[in-house]
Amino acid sequence: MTLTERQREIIENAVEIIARQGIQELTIKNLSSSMHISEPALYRHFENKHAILVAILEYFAGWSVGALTEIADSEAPPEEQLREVFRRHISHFAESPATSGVLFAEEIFKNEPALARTVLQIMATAERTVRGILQKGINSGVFRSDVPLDNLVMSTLGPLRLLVTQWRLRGYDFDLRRRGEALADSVVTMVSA
Amino acid sequence: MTLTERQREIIENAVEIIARQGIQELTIKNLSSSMHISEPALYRHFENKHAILVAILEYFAGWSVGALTEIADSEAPPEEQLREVFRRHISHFAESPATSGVLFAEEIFKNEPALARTVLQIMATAERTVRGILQKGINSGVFRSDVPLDNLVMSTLGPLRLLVTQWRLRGYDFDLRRRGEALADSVVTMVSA
Amino acid sequence: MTLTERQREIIENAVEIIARQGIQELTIKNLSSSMHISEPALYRHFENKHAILVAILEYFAGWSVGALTEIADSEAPPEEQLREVFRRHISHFAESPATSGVLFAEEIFKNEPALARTVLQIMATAERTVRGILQKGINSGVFRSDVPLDNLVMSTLGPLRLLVTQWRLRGYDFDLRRRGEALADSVVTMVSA
Amino acid sequence: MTLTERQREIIENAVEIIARQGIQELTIKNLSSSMHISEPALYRHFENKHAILVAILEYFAGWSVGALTEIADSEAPPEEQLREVFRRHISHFAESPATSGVLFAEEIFKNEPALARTVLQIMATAERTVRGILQKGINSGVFRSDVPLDNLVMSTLGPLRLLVTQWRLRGYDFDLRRRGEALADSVVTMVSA
DNA sequence: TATGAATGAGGATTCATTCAT
DNA sequence: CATGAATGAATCCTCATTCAT
Repeated sequence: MTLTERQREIIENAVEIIARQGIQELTIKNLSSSMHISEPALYRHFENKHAILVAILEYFAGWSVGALTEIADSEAPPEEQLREVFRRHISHFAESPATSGVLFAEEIFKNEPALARTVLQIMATAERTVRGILQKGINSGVFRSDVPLDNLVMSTLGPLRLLVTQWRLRGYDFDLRRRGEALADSVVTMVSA
Repeated sequence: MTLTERQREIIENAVEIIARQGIQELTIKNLSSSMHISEPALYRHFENKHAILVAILEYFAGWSVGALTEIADSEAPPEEQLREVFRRHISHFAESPATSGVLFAEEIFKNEPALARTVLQIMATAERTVRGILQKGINSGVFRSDVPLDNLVMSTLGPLRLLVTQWRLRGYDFDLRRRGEALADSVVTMVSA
Repeated sequence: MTLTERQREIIENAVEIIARQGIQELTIKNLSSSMHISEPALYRHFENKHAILVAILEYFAGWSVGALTEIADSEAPPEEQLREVFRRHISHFAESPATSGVLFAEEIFKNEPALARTVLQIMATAERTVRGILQKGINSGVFRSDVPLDNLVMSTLGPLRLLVTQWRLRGYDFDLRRRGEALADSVVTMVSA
Repeated sequence: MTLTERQREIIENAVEIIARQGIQELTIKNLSSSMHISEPALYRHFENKHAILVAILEYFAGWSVGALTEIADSEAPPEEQLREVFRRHISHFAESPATSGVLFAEEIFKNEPALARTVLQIMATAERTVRGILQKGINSGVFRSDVPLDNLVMSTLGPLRLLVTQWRLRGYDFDLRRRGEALADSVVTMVSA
C-alpha cells in the first residue's frame, strides 16, 4: 500500500484540514481546492473519500509502529526508552502539528467501523510497547511494582495524550518540546521504584 | 438558562446520538426522528442546531463545576478528594455512558469557536480543582513534592481521561467502575509521597 | 368589510413591515412578533395571510377612491384640483411613509391574481379621475389641447409616482411635501395651455 | 465580470420567471427546473442565489449605461435625443418584455441592500443623462426654462416608467411601441419652449 | 492526467397553517 | 381570546460522486 507522490500530498493536505478546521471541514471540495486541483482529479488518486481516511490512518499506523518498535528494540535502559516514547511522539507532533489532531482524535473515525478498528489497533500497539518497556523496568527493579502494570501504562500514556490534546486545543501556544521533556521526567520519576 | 422539560429531552437524545453514532450523525433529521417529532418541531425548543450544542455543553459544564466544587469544598483529606474526582466522573459516565462521548471529545466542537472555548473552560476548571487538591496534599506532606505541580495534574487527569476514552472506544465492554477504582488507587499511590 | 380595531392594528403593522423590509419579510411570524402576540393569535383576526393582503389593498382602495372623488366633486378649478391630487397623495404618504411602499409597489401582489386585479382597479380609478379633471381643464381652455388626453394623464401621474418612488428608495431622505408642491406646480405649468 | 454562455441562459431564465411570476417565484428549484437541470447544477455557475440577482442587475446596468451614453454622445438635437431615450427603452422592453419586470421593479431588491444600491445607481444614471439632454435643450432655447430642471427630468422619466409599468401589469396587452412613440411626442411637446 | 458539468441524497432552516388546551 | 406544540411543504445550499470530454 505504498503511496504515490500525489497521494502523499493529498493526505498531507487532508491532515492539515482536519487539524485546522476539524473533520467536518474535510470535504472533497475543500481538499481539492486546497490542492489547487479539481474535485474529480482527486478520484484519480483515491477511489473515494473513505480511501483517503484509510490512507491517513495507515500512514500514522506505519509511523507509530515503526517508531515504537525501534524504541523497544533499542539497547537503552527502560527509563530512557520511556523518555524516548515521549520524545518521539512529541517531536513528530511538534514538526507537523496537524498530525496531532488526527492521531488522538478517535471521534473522527467513529462513523466508519473499519477505521475505528484501525484506531484501536494503533492505540493497542502503543500500549503493548509501553507495557513491554514498563515490564522490563519492573523486572530490573527500576520501576515500581506496587501498582498494577495496566495502570502504570495508563499513567504513562494518559499524561502524554493529555499534554498533546491541550497543546492542540490551545492553538499550539506553548513549547511542546519543553513541556514534553519535563512531563517525561515527571512520569519517569513517578513510575520509578 | 434553565431548560424546559422538552429541552432536556432533546439534549438527552442529542447526547445519545453523539455517543452512539458520532457528531456527524447529529443531524436535525436524526434528532427529531429519534424524538418522534418532525424537524421543524425542534425549532420551537431551540433556535437552531448551534443552540442545542451550546445547551449540551452548558449542561456538562454545570455538572462538572458542581461536582468539582463539592469535592474541593469537602472536609475529606486530599487523597480521598482525588479518589472522589475519579469516582464522581466515573459514576457519571457509568450511569449515562453517552455523556462520555461528549465531555472528552473536544474535536466535536472544533468548528464552532464559541463552543471550543467552553470546552477549554470546562477542562480548565477541572485542572484548577485538581491542582488545588494536589497542592493541599503537598503542603500537608501527603503528596510528593519532587514533581512539578503541573505535571502532577497531568498525571492525574491524563489517566482518567484515557481510561474513559478507551472504555468508550471499546464499546463500554469492561467494568468502568472497577477499573476506575483501581486506577484511582494507583494514581493516588503514585502521587503520594 | 369594516375592520375591527385589532384588524386595523394588524394591517398597519403589515404595511409597516412591507414598507421597511419588503414583502418577503411579511411573514406570519414577523407580523405576529411585531404585534407581540403569538402566531396562531393572528388567525383569530384574519382567516389567513391572503386575507391580510386583501385587507391592506381594500384599505388603500377605500382611501384612494374617497380622496379622488372628493377632489373631483369639489368646486375648485381644474388646476387647483390637479394640485390637490398631488397634495392629497403626498400628504398621505408623508404622514405614513409606510403606505407608499405598498400602493406603488404592484410587484407585491403579482402572485395573487385577485390582488393584482385590485391594484389595477385602484390605478384605473386614479387615472379616470385625473382624466376627468384634465378634460374639464381642456374644455375650459386652461389646459393644453395639443397633446392626447391619455398622454396628459401619464404626464401627470407618472411624475407623481416617480417622485414618491424615489423618496421611498432613498429612505425618505428629502422633504416630500416641498418637492411635491414644486412638482405639482411644474406639472400644472406644463399641462397648461 | 463577463458571463459564460450558461450563465447568460440562467439569468435569462431568471428574468423570465421574475417577469412572469414575480420574484417570490424565483426559487432555485423553479429556476433549475426551468432550465431542465438539477438544483445543485446551478451552483456550478453561480455561487448562490444572490449572485444570480447581482448578475441580473449588472446585465441591465450595463445595457442601460451603454444605451444612455450612446444617446447622449450622439450628434442628434436634444428633442431627438429625448425621443431616443424613449425609443431605446421601449424597444428593449418590447423585444424582451420580461426585462421590464425587473428594471422598474425596485421592490424586488429591497431585502438586499447591495442590490438596492445598484438599482438606485441605475436610476441615477438615467436621470443624469436625461438632465444633461434637457439642459442642452434649455441652453439652446428648444426646451422650456420656466420649470425647474429637476421637475423636467421627473416629467420625462415619470411618464416613461408609468407607461411601461402599465403595459406590464396589463399583461403586455397593448402595442408598447406605438404608445411609446406617441408618449415621446407628447413629452417632447410639453417640454419644448 | 485533468476537468466542466451534472446529480441524488441530504443538510439546516423557514413557511403558513392547525389543533388541543 | 390566546398560546405552545406541532407539521408538510418548501426554502437555499452542500455532500460525495460520476461521466463525457
